[in-house]
Amino acid sequence: MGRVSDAKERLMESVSELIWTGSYGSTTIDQICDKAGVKKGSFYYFFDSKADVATTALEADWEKRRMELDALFSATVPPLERLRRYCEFSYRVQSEMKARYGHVLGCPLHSVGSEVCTQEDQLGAKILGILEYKRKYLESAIRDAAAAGLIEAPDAAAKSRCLFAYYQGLATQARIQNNLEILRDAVQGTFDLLGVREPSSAAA
Amino acid sequence: MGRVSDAKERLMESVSELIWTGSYGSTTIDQICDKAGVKKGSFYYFFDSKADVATTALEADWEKRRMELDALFSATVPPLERLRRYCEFSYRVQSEMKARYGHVLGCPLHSVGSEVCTQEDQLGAKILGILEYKRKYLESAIRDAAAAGLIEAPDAAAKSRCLFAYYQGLATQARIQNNLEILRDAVQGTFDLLGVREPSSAAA
DNA sequence: AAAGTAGTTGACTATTTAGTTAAGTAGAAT
DNA sequence: ATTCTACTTAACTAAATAGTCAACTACTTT
Repeated sequence: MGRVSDAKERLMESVSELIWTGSYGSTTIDQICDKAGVKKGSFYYFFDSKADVATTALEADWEKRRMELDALFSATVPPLERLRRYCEFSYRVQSEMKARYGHVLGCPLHSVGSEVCTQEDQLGAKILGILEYKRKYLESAIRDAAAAGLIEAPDAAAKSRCLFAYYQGLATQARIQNNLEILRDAVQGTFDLLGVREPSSAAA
Repeated sequence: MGRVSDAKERLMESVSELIWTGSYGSTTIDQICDKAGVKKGSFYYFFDSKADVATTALEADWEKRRMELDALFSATVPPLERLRRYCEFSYRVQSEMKARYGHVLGCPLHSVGSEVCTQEDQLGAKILGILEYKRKYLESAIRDAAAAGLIEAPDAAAKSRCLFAYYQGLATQARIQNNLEILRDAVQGTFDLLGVREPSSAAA
């Protein structure tokens, strides 16, 4: 079996961080290697290209985050409460990033997706798939909320696309403006967008 | 006065197109020069760097588009009608891009803004400024709509930020998915988000 | 027509970057 | 213990890229 190593994981962590704090295009393989403390020969032992390592890393990050989202969007939680918790969770994550890197970083799926979608087909497709998974959480929360009579939403899929666009816009704006406060509007915006009857109280 | 030239303008057009169809990071000075039919020496005669030409080009593009937006958001047009026209205008622009380049391109301010905001301070600041101008159109339309009793919006600025995030998200998603149909939801989404009373009829 | 100015050119340097390779090393399996 | 395999390394090539410069050209002004 030969010797074992966590170099592959270190490379994936490095590329995630570099892409998130900077951009895909400005991240070089040399940078990735340096940050991971790995020589370039080893990089090419594990990966074919920058697109390859980025794709693999995004997929791995998603698998890690998936559990958290499953918990946040648990069917045992009242549907509107799920959305509220998701907004608060996102705020917390972004706060941490701002504290650690001095900058609000938004969602890497959106920034990288928008950056590479006209050029890196495989990476773009991977991102598209993950984003679609994330939208599903919203869709089922919305459907449950409608079933509970909390909102009017005959087309939950359409509403979820709308809400998803709003979230994406918020995250990107927070990144561009480097301003956490923008994310403070998320809960209110969600409820407005869904036409929740009693806008002040949280959920039912 | 020496000889005159439109090389500077050609360079600005080239960088705009390359950044929009691809990305800021993947665009090189050599590419910009080739597309403009200008030698690199001339490039550096007019500009200091890629960031410089990009900043100048975005500013120029904005000045061109400004007039169109002024007309769309004319105070003589009923406020909700302004928003509807803006959505339809955006759809038309994106259709053209898709026809010309084979890809929905979204809004360069958002994609480039998100890409460079952690690295290129000056370019980031310029983008931020232009985005803020664009938001103002929404804010005043919302304020006018509220004054006319068409919607409930005690805080027009907050509502405009919300709507702006939604638009930005739509544009970015349309780009990532290369799907024009996403933009078809814009009018309905706008009216839902603003809580327009009669959702079917256009405006008043 | 002379002179000055705005813009052009190609050839150049230096650096960064992606990607390769052959030889070596550490740990696991037998 | 040795053999096999997974991984590492340094040194390398080739290409791409940013940026410079001195000589040149075309236009305008006087």
